[in-house]
Amino acid sequence: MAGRKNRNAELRIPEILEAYYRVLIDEGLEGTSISKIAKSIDIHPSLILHYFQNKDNLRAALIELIVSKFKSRHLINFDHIEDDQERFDALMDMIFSYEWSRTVDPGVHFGFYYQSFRDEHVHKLFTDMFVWFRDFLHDQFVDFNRKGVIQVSDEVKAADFVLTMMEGLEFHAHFLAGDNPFEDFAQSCKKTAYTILKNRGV
Amino acid sequence: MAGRKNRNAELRIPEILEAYYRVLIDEGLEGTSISKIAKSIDIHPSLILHYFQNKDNLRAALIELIVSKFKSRHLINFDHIEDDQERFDALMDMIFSYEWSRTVDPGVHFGFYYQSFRDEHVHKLFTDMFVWFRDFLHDQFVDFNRKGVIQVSDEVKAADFVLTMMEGLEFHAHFLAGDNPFEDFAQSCKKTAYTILKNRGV
DNA sequence: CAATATTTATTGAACGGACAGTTAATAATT
DNA sequence: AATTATTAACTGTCCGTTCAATAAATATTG
Repeated sequence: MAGRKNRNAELRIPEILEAYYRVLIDEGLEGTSISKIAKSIDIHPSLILHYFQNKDNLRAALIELIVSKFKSRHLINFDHIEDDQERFDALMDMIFSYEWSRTVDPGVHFGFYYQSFRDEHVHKLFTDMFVWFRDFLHDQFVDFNRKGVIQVSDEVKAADFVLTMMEGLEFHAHFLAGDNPFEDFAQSCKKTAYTILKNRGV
Repeated sequence: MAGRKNRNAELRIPEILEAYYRVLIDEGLEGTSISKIAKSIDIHPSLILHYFQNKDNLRAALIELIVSKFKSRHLINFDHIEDDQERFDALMDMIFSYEWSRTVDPGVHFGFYYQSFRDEHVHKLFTDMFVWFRDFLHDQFVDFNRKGVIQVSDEVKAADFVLTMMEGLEFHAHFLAGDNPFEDFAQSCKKTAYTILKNRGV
C-alpha cells in the first residue's frame, strides 16, 4: 500500500482501544476478535498485536483506560458547591442518575465483571477501582457526618451500602424495570439511601 | 466401539447439562466448547448436537434448568413455620445467606447475566425468573404487612428493594468484601432491609 | 541542506488449532 | 423390523499468533 500516512503510537493506541470498545458493544465478548477491530478502523490485524502483543494485554489496556476515566472524577466532583446539603444532594443525584449508570455501556460493563471471575488481573483492576470509589465516598461521608448533613455511625459501611445500592440498581434496570424509566426506581433507591444515611441506619 | 451401553434421552440430557455446567465453572464462557463437554463425560460431540441441535439450544436448556430449580422454592418455602415473625426471619436469613448466594456458581451466574445483554431469549428467561421471585416476595410481604410483622406502604417496591440489595450484595462479595467473610456484610444488608421494611422506609 | 542510517509504523503471508455444525454409518434397544 | 443412541469422518471458518518484508518518519552525519 503505497503513499500511506503513518500515525505514531500516541495516536494509534487510543484509536485501537476506542475501536475495541465499539466492537465490544456491537459484537460482545465472544464476537470480538482482533481482526474485526482492525477492520473497523482499516488497519492490519498485525498492527494491533504490534502495539499490544496479545489479546490479554489489549483487554487489560481497555479496562485500565475505563478505570482511569472513572477515577478522573469528572462526574462526581462537586467541590465548587459551597452549601453542604446541596453538595450532598448533588453527589447522591449523580450516583443514582441514568447518566452515571451509562458511564460505560452496561453490556461491556457486565462483560468485564464476568471476566473478573476468570482473570485475576481483571479482578484486581476492578477491585482497585471500587475500593477507590468506596474510599472516595467514605471521605465524603466523614465530612458530611461531621457537618450534620447525614447521621451515620460507620462511614465505611455507609459507603459500602451506597455502592451496593448503586450496583443493585444496575441489575434492577436490566431485569426488573420493564417499561418504567430508569429514573423511577433510581429515585426510590436514592430515597432509601437518604433514609438510611440520615437516621443512623448504618 | 463394541459392547457399549446406551442410555436414553431421559438420562443423557441431564447428564450433558450437568457436564456443561461443570465445564462452564472450570473453563468459563469462552473456554467451554461442545467437544470439551463431550470429553468430560466420554461421549462423542455429535451426541450433544443430536440432543440439542446447536449451541444456543444447549445454553437455553441449561438456563431453563437453573431457572426451574430456582422456582422449585426448595430453599425459600417456610410455610411450615407458624409464627409470623419467625417465618419472616427465616425468609430474610435465607435471602441474605451464603448458601442462597451460592445456589448457582457466581461465575456462571454472572456469565449468564452477561449473555442476557447479547441474547434476547436469555434475557427473557432471567427476567421471568426475577419477576417470579419479586411476585413471590410481594405475596409474602402483603401477608407480613397485614399481620404487622413489617410496615410498608408499597409491597412491590419493598420486594424490588430486597432484590436490589440481594444482587448488590453479590457484587459486594466479589469486589469489595476483601478478606471479610460473606456473612459480615450480608448481616449489614439484612439489618438495613429490616430497618426499611419495619419503619415504612418504602 | 542533502544523503544516509536508524527507528518506527504497517502490511503480508502463513501456521496450527479449535470450533460449530453436517452427513452418513454403525451399534444397541425396542 | 423399526427406532433410537452413538460414533466416525469431514468441512469450512475464524482465531490468535509468528515472522518476515516493506514503507514512512526520524535521526545522524558529512
